[in-house]
Amino acid sequence: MTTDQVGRRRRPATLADVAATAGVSASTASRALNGRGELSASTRAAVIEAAERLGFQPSPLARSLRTRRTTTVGYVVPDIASPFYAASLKGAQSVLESAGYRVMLMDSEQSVEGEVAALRTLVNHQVDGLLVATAGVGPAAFADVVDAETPCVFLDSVLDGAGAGTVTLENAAGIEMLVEHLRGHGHTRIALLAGPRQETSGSERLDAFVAAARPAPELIRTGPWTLDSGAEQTGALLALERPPTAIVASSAELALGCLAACRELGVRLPDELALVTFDDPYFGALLEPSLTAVGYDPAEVGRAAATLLVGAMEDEDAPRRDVRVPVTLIRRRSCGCEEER
Amino acid sequence: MTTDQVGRRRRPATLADVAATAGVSASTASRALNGRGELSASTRAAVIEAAERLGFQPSPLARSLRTRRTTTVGYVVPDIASPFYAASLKGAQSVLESAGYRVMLMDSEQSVEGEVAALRTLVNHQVDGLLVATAGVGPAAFADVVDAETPCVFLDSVLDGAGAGTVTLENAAGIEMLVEHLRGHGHTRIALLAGPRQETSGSERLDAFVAAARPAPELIRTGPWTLDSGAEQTGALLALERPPTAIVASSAELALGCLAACRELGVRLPDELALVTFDDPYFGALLEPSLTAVGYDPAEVGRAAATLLVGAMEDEDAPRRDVRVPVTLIRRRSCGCEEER
DNA sequence: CTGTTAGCGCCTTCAG
DNA sequence: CTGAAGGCGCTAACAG
Repeated sequence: MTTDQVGRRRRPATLADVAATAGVSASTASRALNGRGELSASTRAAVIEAAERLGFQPSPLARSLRTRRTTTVGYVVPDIASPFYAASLKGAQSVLESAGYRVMLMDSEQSVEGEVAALRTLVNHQVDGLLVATAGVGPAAFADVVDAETPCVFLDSVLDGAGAGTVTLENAAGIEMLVEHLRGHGHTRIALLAGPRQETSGSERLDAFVAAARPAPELIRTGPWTLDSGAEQTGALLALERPPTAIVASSAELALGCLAACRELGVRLPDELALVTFDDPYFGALLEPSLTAVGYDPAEVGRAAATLLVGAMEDEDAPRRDVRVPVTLIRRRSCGCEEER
Repeated sequence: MTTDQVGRRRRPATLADVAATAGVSASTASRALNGRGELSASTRAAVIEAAERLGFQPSPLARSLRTRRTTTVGYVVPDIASPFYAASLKGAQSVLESAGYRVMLMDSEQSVEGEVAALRTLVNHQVDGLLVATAGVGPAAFADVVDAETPCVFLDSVLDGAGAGTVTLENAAGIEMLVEHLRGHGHTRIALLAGPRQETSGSERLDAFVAAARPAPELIRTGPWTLDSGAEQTGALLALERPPTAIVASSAELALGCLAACRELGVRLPDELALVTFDDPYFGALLEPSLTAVGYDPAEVGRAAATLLVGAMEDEDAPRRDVRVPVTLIRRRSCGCEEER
């Protein structure tokens, strides 16, 4: 397949070239190639043959300019280096590609300005749809930048009632599993390393924790999703007059920070402190102690979001849908369990 | 800034609109906005004001169609979910964006066909340049798909003499440090968990190891860059009649596999077996034992590659350059050292 | 069933 | 210093 009989064509073949060699008009060639309209089998065959022989590839630029469709969707994430977003991107890519769309990725660098800039660029490029893991842009600013008729699916973090749908994790169920499990180990004084309240996963996990654990106020520590923050908050928790006997981390990063702090302070897990976390990092089994966590398939988040988006793009008035991706509890040693298998 | 006086403009303002409101011709408006040609300060000001008032954003599509430049570069990676590629993407993004380019990401899914498809799409979209971490496409196939005048920089894995430059890590120096360090601990029977020979990092690390350690042939085990492979090869090494006393892993994944295997087999690190690795995963300090590794800044790989590419795109005949990104040794406990700080 | 015409939005000669 | 004309490559009306 890689051996074309091309002598290094400088200017790639154009539709006009194809039409000429096939001996038909440009419009006929276009029709044949796009399977539009009725036309005789013989001319169609001739055109297709000519196109193949010339290695014709229609210019997406010209086509998009004419049709006002780009078959491209924009994907905005706060940080592509985060394993979660990287994995969900892959999931989204796979379904979008099989549906004939390309992906244009933009990293908002965790800032609202970055996000607005990204959205602006994408809209300017006339993407047919948007996949957004928002870094916190407000509904007003969003509506200001994104035309109302551009379908948009939010993932991970939701922007109130906007968009053609949302995909989030079963945050509440996950936190409940974690708290429940710690209860089973006899813990009653359980603390939470919480993420930012502005983000859906932050607030949902926090709320679920409050509902499930009914904690004393000082046992809730909020901060960004970083290892450093996790370490710092853990330190504060441990310095309490009555420190917790168990900690629930709202994310893997936070749990890692907790781990680091405990190591630093000489606190032995799980004997002196139990730890469980939302998010199961792929190396969770190799940590010391191995991490009991709530896991899920991040790629599934991307797939679900892309599926929703494709639906919205193909069908003008597809119903708005909100999808939850399921989570499961993975018991390991940091909670006090014996290692499985 | 977010409060435009727009009443939900359906059709975005066009250059013609701007020209009309400014009371000049389209060509003049174009000149004013692009700072091309000589023209009176007053008209220029009028045009700019009109453009701002209408919130004019030139259509990249139309512009590209006309100018044959897209200010877009394609980025092809084997797997964007890999932390290394994700981080280098971020590095590349940052310099490309400040140079006025956008990035179009394609994931080759580790396969040559995927890579060829990705390159074809990118070329078809008339990207101005290419950043490629090849999954193994041959020079012939590459030349077949990518026009010779499209600047291309290879990173991580190099394609013989092709392209406008390459960016790789100091593979040899890194491996030498690792071997040297193990020697310092008294090891003489050192094994290597090697990556695929076809890839530059695989072969360079292998060659450096052979040169530095002069190992018995059975101490070299080749396989893909996966955790599973690392575990499997470690098992084989440990089953040897005369097993190694130390292992050098060619990548973090392989080291993690080694760790998993040792845990499985009840081999205690670093007492019964020392382990060091190329690649310093961000959680390296939290593993048990913490991992002695050769680290580097993956974002720097992306930055360097992007810088090279921008140079090649701006300057027709920029000299071909090959950049090496430096690496450093991070001593932790898996080699037998006491933890630092 | 097929050809002709007319742009999509922009930039770049070529005239004035 | 400015305007008019033409066309990048493609598709969608409109005729035949």
